[in-house]
Amino acid sequence: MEVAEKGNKIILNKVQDFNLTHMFECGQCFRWNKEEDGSYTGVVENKVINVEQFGDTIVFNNIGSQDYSLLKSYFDLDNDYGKIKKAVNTDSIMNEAIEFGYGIRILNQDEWETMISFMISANNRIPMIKRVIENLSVKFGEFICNYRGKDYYTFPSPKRLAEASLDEILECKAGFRAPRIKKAASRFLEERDLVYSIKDMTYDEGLTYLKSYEGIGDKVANCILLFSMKHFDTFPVDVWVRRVMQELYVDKNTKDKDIRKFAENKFGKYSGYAQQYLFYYARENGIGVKRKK
DNA sequence: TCCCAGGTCCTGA
DNA sequence: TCAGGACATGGG
Repeated sequence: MEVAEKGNKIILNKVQDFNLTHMFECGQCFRWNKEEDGSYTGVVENKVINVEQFGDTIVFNNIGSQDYSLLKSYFDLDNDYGKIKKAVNTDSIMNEAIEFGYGIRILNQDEWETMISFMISANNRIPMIKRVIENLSVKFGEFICNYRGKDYYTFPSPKRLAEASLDEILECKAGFRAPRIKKAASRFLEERDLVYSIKDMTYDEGLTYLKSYEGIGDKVANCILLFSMKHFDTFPVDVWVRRVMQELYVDKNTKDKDIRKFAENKFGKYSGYAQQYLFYYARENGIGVKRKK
């Protein structure tokens, strides 16, 4: 990979295992949106970043060279996905899933934002999750800038959400998750350092801690661990992963926890990557969905 | 109108 | 331990 800078652009050449659609549409993040020209614009920390892809050349717009370390971390650029694919490519099903979502990378997202985002994901659809997060950001985040005619805001701080009234959070269409969000914000304010140290805890310690929040159960906790706390040995089971696993790997009435254990045993320390390839493959192809005639 | 969504929580056996 | 229902919201 080669890195070049040009004004407010950072250009990467010869990038492997990198595809914008795969990365942004595989359900791990909710603040990236496709522009008419096929590029994606999103918010990372307090920066609005636009990304374009031309084959194995990636162009990051609206960002200076001083922020390359942020990109490197967020897009997991130092990780060798060739090695990961080789490790999880255990059978023909995984082979197909990896070929389908060959450009997936697990983004390194902020813990606080990921906690709230996946609390919102409970019993919700991805477009609605994105809408609620956008509403919260417009209402409680800090204005960053206008980019291509659209205003962008940071993800709300825990302080701002803790101070918000329940009605204000409800106005963002959070529904029954609103009180959970407010409570989580208040608690996070007190335990911020602890949360940011979960990446250094054992998986079990992290899981137990996260599940002690109201609104964080097994699935959401595992997503938070995987997407923001560098615990890649977990295999979150949601409706899509349940379907693809029950269709292709395990008995139809296997429980989520047992599916997770089965997969974690099968894929080991790369379970999280395997889960993302399967999730994207299942959702995009409607695996296990009953078709109407 | 009914069903369901990257679930979680509560209740009653 | 575990099945079953409630929970806001909105799209199909």
